Amino acid sequence: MSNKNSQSAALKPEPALVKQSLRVWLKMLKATKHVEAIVRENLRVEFDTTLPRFDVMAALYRFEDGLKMSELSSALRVSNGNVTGIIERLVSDGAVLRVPVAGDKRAMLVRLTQRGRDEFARMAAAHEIWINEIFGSLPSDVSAELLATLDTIEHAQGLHNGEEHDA
Amino acid sequence: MSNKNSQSAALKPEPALVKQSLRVWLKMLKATKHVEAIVRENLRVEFDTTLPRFDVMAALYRFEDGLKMSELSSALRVSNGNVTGIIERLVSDGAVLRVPVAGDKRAMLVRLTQRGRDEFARMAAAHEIWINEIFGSLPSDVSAELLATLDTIEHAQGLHNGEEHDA
DNA sequence: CAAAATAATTTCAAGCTTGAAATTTCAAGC
DNA sequence: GCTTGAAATTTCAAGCTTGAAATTATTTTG
Repeated sequence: MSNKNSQSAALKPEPALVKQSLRVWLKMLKATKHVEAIVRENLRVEFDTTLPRFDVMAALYRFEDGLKMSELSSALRVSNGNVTGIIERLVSDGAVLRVPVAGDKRAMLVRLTQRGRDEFARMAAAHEIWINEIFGSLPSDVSAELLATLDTIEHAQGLHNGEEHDA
Repeated sequence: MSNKNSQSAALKPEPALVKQSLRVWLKMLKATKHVEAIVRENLRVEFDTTLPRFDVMAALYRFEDGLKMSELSSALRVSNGNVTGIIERLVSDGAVLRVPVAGDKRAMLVRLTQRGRDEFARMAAAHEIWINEIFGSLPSDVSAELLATLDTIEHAQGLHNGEEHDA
């Protein structure tokens, strides 16, 4: 199994470093949950919506021509059935439209209605402000290093079977 | 409202910096979800359990004398009703015990059974290894800087009402 | 072309999560 | 001793999430 990192299970890493890894991970989790909670709360109070809905709308906003359900679920990295439910609610709220795909009766194209686009544009503007209130005070060299470190983490291994990556 | 940061909504921040904030946040979210997914999957495959159960057990492991439901939910920063359900399942699995609190018929003390402690000890050991496989390759100065940056983020404001902090 | 494999989606059961409402118990104040 | 308010917990409805099974449509292949 993968052994290319300087610390892998087989190499008996320093206990102190293991503890440091754990500390970093727990802090990262805590900080992320903190920000997420703020975003959720703000979305709820100011727009009466949820983070999953926001995420779906963000993806559809970006792909103006719409996405198939399967594309949507793989873009968001959530399960198929999950997307079905969220889209169902967005459709009944009039924010999303389902369009059959010409030539494939199985597939469905999903896209924002004009109302959905307008709604998302307002939410996205507010969202940028919230995020900037939290991250905006980081000096740009610090945030650059953070970005780089997160990138390393995102591409680190860890699954005990095989694991796939995206581009 | 708070205006002590170099970037707040009222100050019309540089668009480029706003975008950078957003980039950092999205990357942070993605990296965290990546690690979380690995932990979830490993917990599921190797121990047939879930992350919320693991989190509850971790808290109870640390407080050997047990915690009240309210203490548990505030330690984990999740809602009361949430903890009720998870504890219910852990009790029926024999990992957790509910003990009435002497002198207060409302409160319940919750603590791990011996079996729960043993089970958690095994899971925690594996968990440390998984985390180390991901974070262990970060040079210690990088992880120190990461820790510090995350700390800054965790204490940044962002809620549009008042917001509370812990020690 | 029929059969078998593959693909796109939905359905389903189980569990997680929240905020709000309901319950039960405790603590003061009168 | 009541009554009122606060505290600890559970219940509840709604929504999110997953992995697996089921459904329907397409494609491949014998």
